[in-house]
Amino acid sequence: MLQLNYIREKKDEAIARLAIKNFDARPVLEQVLELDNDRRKTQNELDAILNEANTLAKQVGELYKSGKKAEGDELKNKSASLKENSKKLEEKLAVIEEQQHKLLVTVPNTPNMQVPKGKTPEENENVYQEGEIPKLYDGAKPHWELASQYDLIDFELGVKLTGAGFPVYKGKMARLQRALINYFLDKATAAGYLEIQPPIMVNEASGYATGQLPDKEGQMYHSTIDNLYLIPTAEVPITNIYRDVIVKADQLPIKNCGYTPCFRREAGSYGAHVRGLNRLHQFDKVEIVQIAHPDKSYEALEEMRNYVAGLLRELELPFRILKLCGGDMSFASALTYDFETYSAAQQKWLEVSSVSNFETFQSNRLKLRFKGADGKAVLAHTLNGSALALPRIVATMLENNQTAEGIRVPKVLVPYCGLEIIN
RNA sequence: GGUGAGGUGCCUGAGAGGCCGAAAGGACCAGUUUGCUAAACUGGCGUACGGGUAACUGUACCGAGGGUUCGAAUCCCUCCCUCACCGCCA
Repeated sequence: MLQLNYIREKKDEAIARLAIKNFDARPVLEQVLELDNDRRKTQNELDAILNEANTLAKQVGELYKSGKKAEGDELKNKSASLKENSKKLEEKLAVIEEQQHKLLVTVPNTPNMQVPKGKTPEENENVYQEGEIPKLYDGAKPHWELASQYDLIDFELGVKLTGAGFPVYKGKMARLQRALINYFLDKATAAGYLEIQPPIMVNEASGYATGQLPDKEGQMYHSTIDNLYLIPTAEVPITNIYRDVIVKADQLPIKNCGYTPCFRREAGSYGAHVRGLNRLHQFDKVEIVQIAHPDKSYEALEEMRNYVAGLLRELELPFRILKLCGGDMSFASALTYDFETYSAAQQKWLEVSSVSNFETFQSNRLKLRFKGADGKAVLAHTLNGSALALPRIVATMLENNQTAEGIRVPKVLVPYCGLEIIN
């Protein structure tokens, strides 16, 4: 959610930035400001009346105390009409605030000015590419065929147990998954991220603070009996650690990481293009989160970008980094880098990570602040990124590393799983 | 699931209709002093939204929402949550 002060002080800048996301902000923001004038006027009136009522109540008390009952009673009558008025104004104020809030939550985050214009994923800016796209031998297969050939992943069994999108990993594959998780966590810890094992169900307040609720309600699994939600990403519980928190400035940047399973209903996205591991209802992911000083958040973003690039390099996967264009960015992001690995067998790029700076968009809802130099509470910047999500890493790895003899395990993972080849 | 207790500022914790934005202690910040892996003393120290160039000032907030009252942290109602014990249990 954008800050009111920002809209008030820099309306034109906000409009210009939002135009990059192809969002015509002028009408909404002007309406917000109009309501804001109304809100201030109403609050002024209300405050004046309440002030009078408070003064009156004090006088009544003193009169009673000194035995002047008649005079006290007289003042009492006066306060009745004040009360009526204040009630009306309170209601009016509540309505205005609600309208304003409703408008504000429809406005996406203002993208950073360096975000490229554009509407479709094709207009994302390819900012970096690394690694060699492997030439596969004749008869190379997509990962879902490899998975059944070596009995690694059983999609049908998952259907039996739960439903489509809940694969069962078996034997060496289960071990490889475990290895990846440990490898990612070890790397993150070494890079200064504090490992967190959060709950994988969250309450409504948490869902609201990171923006999954109320809009994206249908994308989360919901345990209605307890009113808890299965998390779509560790970002939700980990970021919510800092909900309603004022941290000390010298604690910044705060760096947390966590492994969790992630659950996404992905309603309405069934189809041929989501075969195999490409899109699942349950998957594993290690997430990195940073809470940064506003002056340092873009440095932090670059650091995270380099960090993720390092992981892919060590895993020997060809990858590219895209700076998302305005039209392809998420609602909450100010700048996003997507990482894609190239799957030689599917002959396409697969998104494996998304690293974003949210600036104050999340912290405004979270009320996540730090004490500035002047002792005032200032909203911190939040950032997060996948480091990494497993399924598409596994898919690319299986496909790119396949040989006639089996699937080669990247060197860095050998100590983690004790396997050099899967066959 | 049963029974009981309780939710107050960064933390501990008092307050039981007006003198309460809230005692006291701790933590924290600034200063003084003695000195040195620290102590003592003095002062400061909540958040949000308004008004004012500013000093300053108004209003709201003691889990949330209603109500009673001239006046509510304090009384009443509803909801949420936490803790303890018992039951069940990885």
